[in-house]
Amino acid sequence: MKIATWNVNSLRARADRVEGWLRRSDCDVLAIQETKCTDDNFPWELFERMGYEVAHFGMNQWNGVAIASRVGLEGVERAFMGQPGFGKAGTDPVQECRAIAATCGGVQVWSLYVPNGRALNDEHMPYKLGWLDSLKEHAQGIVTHNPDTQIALMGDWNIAPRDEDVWDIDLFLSQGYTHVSEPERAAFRAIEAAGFTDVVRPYTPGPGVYTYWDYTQLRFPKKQGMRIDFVLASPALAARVTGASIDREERKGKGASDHAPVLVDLAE
DNA sequence: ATGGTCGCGAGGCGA
Repeated sequence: MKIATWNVNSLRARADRVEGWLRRSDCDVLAIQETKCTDDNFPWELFERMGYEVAHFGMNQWNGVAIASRVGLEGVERAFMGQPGFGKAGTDPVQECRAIAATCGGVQVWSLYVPNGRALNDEHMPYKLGWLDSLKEHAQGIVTHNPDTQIALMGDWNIAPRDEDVWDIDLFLSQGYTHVSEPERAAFRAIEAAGFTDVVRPYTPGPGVYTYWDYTQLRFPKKQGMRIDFVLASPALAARVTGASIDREERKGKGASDHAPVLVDLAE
């Protein structure tokens, strides 16, 4: 079985790309982020045509997450327990479409689009950190209750956990950029400490290995990227992993998403 | 070529 995660940066703009990728990737389960659409204009027929069931959580042109599967799609959950919404100080929080889960082929798959903190002193930063803490609590609760549960927390985490995960750490730190700050990294480490492992890194060692390249400044041809898309596996799932890869080819050419698909191979 | 992006949705925001 093969599972993957991909921030497509608009599913409608990327429909042909996604269909072509599904055709040649031999992927059984795909977690999608940034569909940027509603259920009304979601390309349902694309997945039907390709033989995938699909569940979507999207309400407007922002965010939006989906899971496509050809090995079953059961128990769909939209948002996780305790998932905070965003609201500026003094206003009511609004739930955003950033998490969807389903059980596919015996694996509880989560498609996650972690909030972008925007800036270290922006109101979105505590939102991001609280969001990650709630996710940790929820995921930890599942594996504590049943250690045999196979869980894949996968998506765009908007965090570069280690210095080598950005193309110029000195620039990021000196400019006070997000994604590399200690609180963000601590939130990521807390999820690892809860029992979830980055199962891709052992098969895609760095430095210089990334999953995202900004559209501006010719970042991709200059190999100036960031590693911010991850598959974090519970112990029972991690034990099944036999390989992983980052499909850097998919970032090439006209009409590419700014993120590459990340794939994980599972035994049997 | 000494600059250089997309997508959404119709001006500016978000990444």
